[in-house]
Amino acid sequence: MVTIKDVAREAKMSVATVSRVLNDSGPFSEDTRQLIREVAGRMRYVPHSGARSLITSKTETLGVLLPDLYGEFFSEVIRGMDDTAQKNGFHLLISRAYADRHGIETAIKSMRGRVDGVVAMSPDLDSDSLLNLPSTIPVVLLCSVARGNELDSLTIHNCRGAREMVTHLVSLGHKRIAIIKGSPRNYDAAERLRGYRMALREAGIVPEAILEREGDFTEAGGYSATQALLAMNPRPTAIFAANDSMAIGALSALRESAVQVPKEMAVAGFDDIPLARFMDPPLSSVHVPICELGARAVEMLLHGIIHKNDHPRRRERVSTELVIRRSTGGQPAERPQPRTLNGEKASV
Amino acid sequence: MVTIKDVAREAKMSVATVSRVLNDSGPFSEDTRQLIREVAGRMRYVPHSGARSLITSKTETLGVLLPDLYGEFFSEVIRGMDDTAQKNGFHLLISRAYADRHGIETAIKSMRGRVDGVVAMSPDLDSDSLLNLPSTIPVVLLCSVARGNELDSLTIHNCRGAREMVTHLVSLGHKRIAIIKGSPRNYDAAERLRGYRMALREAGIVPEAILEREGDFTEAGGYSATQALLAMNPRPTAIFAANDSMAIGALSALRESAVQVPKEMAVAGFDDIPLARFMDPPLSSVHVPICELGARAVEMLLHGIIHKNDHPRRRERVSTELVIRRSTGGQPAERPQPRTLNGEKASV
DNA sequence: GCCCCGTGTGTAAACGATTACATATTGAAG
DNA sequence: CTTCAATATGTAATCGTTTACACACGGGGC
Repeated sequence: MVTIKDVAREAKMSVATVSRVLNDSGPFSEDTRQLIREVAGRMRYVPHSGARSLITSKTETLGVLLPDLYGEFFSEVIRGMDDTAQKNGFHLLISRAYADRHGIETAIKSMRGRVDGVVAMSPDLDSDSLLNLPSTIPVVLLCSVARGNELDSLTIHNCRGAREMVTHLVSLGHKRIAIIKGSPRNYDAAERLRGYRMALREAGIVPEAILEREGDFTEAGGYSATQALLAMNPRPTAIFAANDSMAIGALSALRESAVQVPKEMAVAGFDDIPLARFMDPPLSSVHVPICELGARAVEMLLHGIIHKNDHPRRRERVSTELVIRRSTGGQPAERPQPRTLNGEKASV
Repeated sequence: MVTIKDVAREAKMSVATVSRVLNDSGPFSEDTRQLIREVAGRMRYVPHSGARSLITSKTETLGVLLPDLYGEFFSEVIRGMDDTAQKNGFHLLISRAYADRHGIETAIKSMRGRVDGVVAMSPDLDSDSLLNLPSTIPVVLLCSVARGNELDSLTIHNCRGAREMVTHLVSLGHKRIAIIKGSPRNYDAAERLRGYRMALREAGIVPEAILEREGDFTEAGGYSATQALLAMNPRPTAIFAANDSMAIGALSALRESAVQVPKEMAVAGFDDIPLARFMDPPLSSVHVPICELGARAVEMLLHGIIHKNDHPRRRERVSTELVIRRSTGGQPAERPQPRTLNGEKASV
């Protein structure tokens, strides 16, 4: 591999001058500039980022810790992150971490010297364990919050979104509304459940434990939870699934049992993944601007990096939006599109 | 940040000894070992990987170049990569690159000194441009091939898979079989088209241009291509979509036009994404072991790294498997399961 | 008592860049 | 002609590690 020394030797200049020209820092003559650029180009010199970051103590890389890479959700989040990262000249170092404390600590440690900051997404973790990290690098918590205000965090407006959807179901006349929950250890799932209950109570309906079925955010989980619900007597008249994958599983189970949607059973999901509107019937859902979630997390992290982690901590939330399609009946719009949320402000 | 020097000073030892103990290399006394480990632990010392990799010239990081992070496909690929990478103590540096030559070259350059090798996935690119890279680091091409044998490459058995599916459709009696193609610049898409034509010719059917509609691998693309097909007279009796997303769009369009599947129109996809069997009717598809694709790519790359890029180049393909569900009719198995691949339980 | 060897430790040179500081060269002002 | 400043370049320290080499010490074989 050709180094800066090689270029210097070839150009009969010192490494300092070469460095100055290539970084366009400090003074140099026009002749020198041309010479060095020509030589560097000819020798196909590429600076060694590792060496550079050692002396500048900037890696221009962001660490991303994910609980598990599953489904469209994560690829969208990553896309949003990569977009903003690249716009700011940063790379993404991605790592799946075991959700336990040891795993996440090990992961962050192994990133020391490789990254300037970390976005940690670990909804399953009680995120306190992140607090006594030995690191002084900025950390942004995604989809979970630290107990105090010690870390920046970005979450979805889960509770409000769920509440809006359930309120909508209530407004359509439903009284027995079931929910397919996610894991209780999952922050998003817990918040969505909270919104569901809140909406019911606001409508004067007492939440019943038997209408709250546990799923695991997969289609299969939604499928079997729905089978259980169908075995009930009386049946619920509406199912609110804590994410779209489970709602899709629910649709599949209902179809198999020849239960008509939305006539006999309304179904709603959460996330509004692109597929939702191609379901049969098109699935009502709570739209989450996933891509922007990732983008915003990176923005927050970059802010922390610029201020050397010495900035007031923020706790932000991105807003959701109700998307009503045919699976909930009511207003049978012909082919409803999710509204564009590109420029949406992530209101706190 | 505490460095090895700080530890050395605190333990009243030289940095060399500290390094030896911490890496368990070279000789040291038991007393020294305990002392240094204690001090390092107490001071929460974490080695600076950047500095280490500068001297060892190993980064233990793999670069991953992706065309665009979209859909479940990519998150699965990344998961497979991360799994194998982590098992071997490697990290993943992920970057979305513009598919043009300049973009991919810039991306690889900017990774110099950060990674030990690169997996480049750029099906849209004529991958020759990768050949005259200034880098001597190992590169594995994913879902595309280099013209010569200069680079390792890993692809899907696209042609064979498509051919099998179309042959199956033929065996069900279909004569007018349409295809919804992907972009002609996409390697996978081109190969799948080739398989489609091959199967038709083998069956004595002459491929017709009018039955080959262009899509873009999205649901929306499949949707509108299908509308065009429905306007034809006579209509085709079967649609083979070059990926599942487009097949799902097709199902959606057929439903809207009240065309019964599979009775009036058989539909098949490619990829067998998890959702496929939750469609209505469950979608026949060509199963691709996506996760393993990523895993295998990383294995190949690691092999190249171990042998310092001085190894015979390989060109591998991962096999697909036909998964027949109800959307193609024929053998209406009650609840057809995909055969178990990578231990997947098809428990619905 | 001498030599040799193994064991434990320290010194210092890398790795490939950036950059503070010193130095050389110029031109202009006095 | 001297002086000063501006400009261009070089020298060398530095970042945080690893590791080749040197060195000190002690014990065993002769």
